[in-house]
Amino acid sequence: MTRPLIWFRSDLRTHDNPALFHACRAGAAKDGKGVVAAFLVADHQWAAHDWGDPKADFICRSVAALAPRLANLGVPLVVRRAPRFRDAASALTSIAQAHACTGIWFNNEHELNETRRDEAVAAAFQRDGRSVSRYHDQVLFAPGTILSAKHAPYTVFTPFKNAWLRALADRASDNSGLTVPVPQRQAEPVCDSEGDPIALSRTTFSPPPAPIFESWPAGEAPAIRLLDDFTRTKLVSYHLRRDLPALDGTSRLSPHLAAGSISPRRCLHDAISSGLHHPGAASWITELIWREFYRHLLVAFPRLSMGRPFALETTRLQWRTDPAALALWKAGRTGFPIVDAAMRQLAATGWMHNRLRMIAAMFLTKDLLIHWHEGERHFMRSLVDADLASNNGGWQWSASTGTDAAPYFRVFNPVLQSRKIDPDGLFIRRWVPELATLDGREIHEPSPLARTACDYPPPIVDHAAARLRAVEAFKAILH
DNA sequence: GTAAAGTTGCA
DNA sequence: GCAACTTTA
Repeated sequence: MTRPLIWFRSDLRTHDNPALFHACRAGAAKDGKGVVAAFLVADHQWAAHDWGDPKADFICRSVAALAPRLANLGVPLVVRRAPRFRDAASALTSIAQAHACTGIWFNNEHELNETRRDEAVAAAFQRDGRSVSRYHDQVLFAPGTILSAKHAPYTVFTPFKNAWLRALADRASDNSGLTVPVPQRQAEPVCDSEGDPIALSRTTFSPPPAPIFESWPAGEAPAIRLLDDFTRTKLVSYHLRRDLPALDGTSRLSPHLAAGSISPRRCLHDAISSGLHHPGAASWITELIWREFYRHLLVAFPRLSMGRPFALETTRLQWRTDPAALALWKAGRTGFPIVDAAMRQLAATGWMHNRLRMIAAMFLTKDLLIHWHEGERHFMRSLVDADLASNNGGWQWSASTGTDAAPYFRVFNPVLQSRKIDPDGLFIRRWVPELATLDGREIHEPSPLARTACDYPPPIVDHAAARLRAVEAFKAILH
C-alpha cells in the first residue's frame, strides 16, 4: 500500500506541482490509500534568514489559501510549527506516523540550509523504512544541467541565456504539459486543531501594515488571475513599459514565484502561447531566465548562501560604516527623489519595481559605499517577494561584487536614471508628495530653494564626488 | 557622437 | 580576436 505525505514549502500550489502530481497519482493507484499534505511554520529559521513580516505573512496566507484547494482534491493539510529547520525531520516523521504515511514527496529547494534540512529529512524517512520521492519545480532546467562548452557553470548572463534557450528548443519535442493532480478517493478527515499558519507564525512575526496585505492577495487563484491579465493585456508592450515605474507595466508575479503559488513553467508556457516572437514576450522571458540564472548560480557557488561575494577579491573592499546615511536611505530621506520614492514604495507596499531596485542598490553601494550586506538584509526584511537567489544576485550585480557584474566604474547616475524612467516625475510625485508641486524638469534634482520650500532634504552626497570615491575604492583592490 | 574600462565565453 | 555587458561623461 502507498500513502504519500506531500511536504509543501515554496511550491504552494496544486497546478503544475510535480511532487503533488506524483503523490496524488500514487495515492489514487490500485494500492493507494490517499495523500496527506504537510506544511511547517519555521518562524525562527525564517527570521534567521531575514524574512520580514511581509514575506512571512504572504507565505502563511498562501498556505491558508492552499488548504481548500487541497481539500477539493481530497487531500487534508496538516500545519505544524517547527521553529528551526533542525526540527523538520522529527515533525515530519511524527506526522507520517500519526497518519500512516508510507513515504515523503517534495520538490527540491536549492539554498544551502534548505538543502541540508532536506537531506536530514530524507535520511530520517529512509531510516524508518519510508520512501523518499524528490522532484524539480523551482526552475525549468535543474541546476547543474545548463553548462558551458567546458562543462562549467555559466557566470555571465548572456551565454547562460543562449544555452538556456537552446535547451528549451531541444525539450520542446518531449512536450510534457502542465500537470493537474488527480483527486483522491477517500479523504479521511484529519483533526488539525493547530493548523492556522498565520497564528503559528505570530510568535515571531507581526501583522504587516494593511496596505501590504491589501496589495498582495495570496494563493494560487490570485496568481493565475495576475498571470492571465498580464499575458492578455500587458505582455505585448512589456518591453516598452517595463522600465517605467509610474506605469503598471510589469507582471507583479514575483511574490507568487517566490511562494510557488505559480510555477515558472506556467509563466513561460503562457508567454510562449501568446507568441514567442514578439519583443514583449521575449523581454519578459529574459526576466524569467534571470531568475533561473541566479538559482543556478546559488547551487554552483555555495558561498553565495553564506554571505560571501562571488568575486572574492571584493572582500578586501573598504566599505564605509555610516549608520546615519544607512538610516536615511532606509527611510527614503537621501535627498535624491527617485531613490527616496523607491525606498518609500518598498516600505509602504512591501515591493519595489525592478529598475528601482537597481537604482536604490547602486546608490547604497556606490554613492554611499555601504556594504551590500546592509541593503540585501533590508530588502529581505521588507520585500513580500523576498528570495535569497534573486535578491543576492541583484545586490551583488549592483555592488559589482557578483557574476556578470556591471564593471565597477559604471555607476548609475540617479538623476539621469530618474529623467529616463520617470520623465514627467509621476512616480516621484506619488511617493514623495512634498515634491508634488515641482514640474517635470526640476523634480529629479530640486534646487536648494525648492527643497527648502518643499521641506525636502538636501542630497546627502555629491554624486560626482561619490562616484569617484567608489571607483577609487575598487581600483585599490585590483591586483 | 564616442571613449572609457575588465572579464567571460565562444568564434 | 571580439562581442557583450540592464552605462556614463
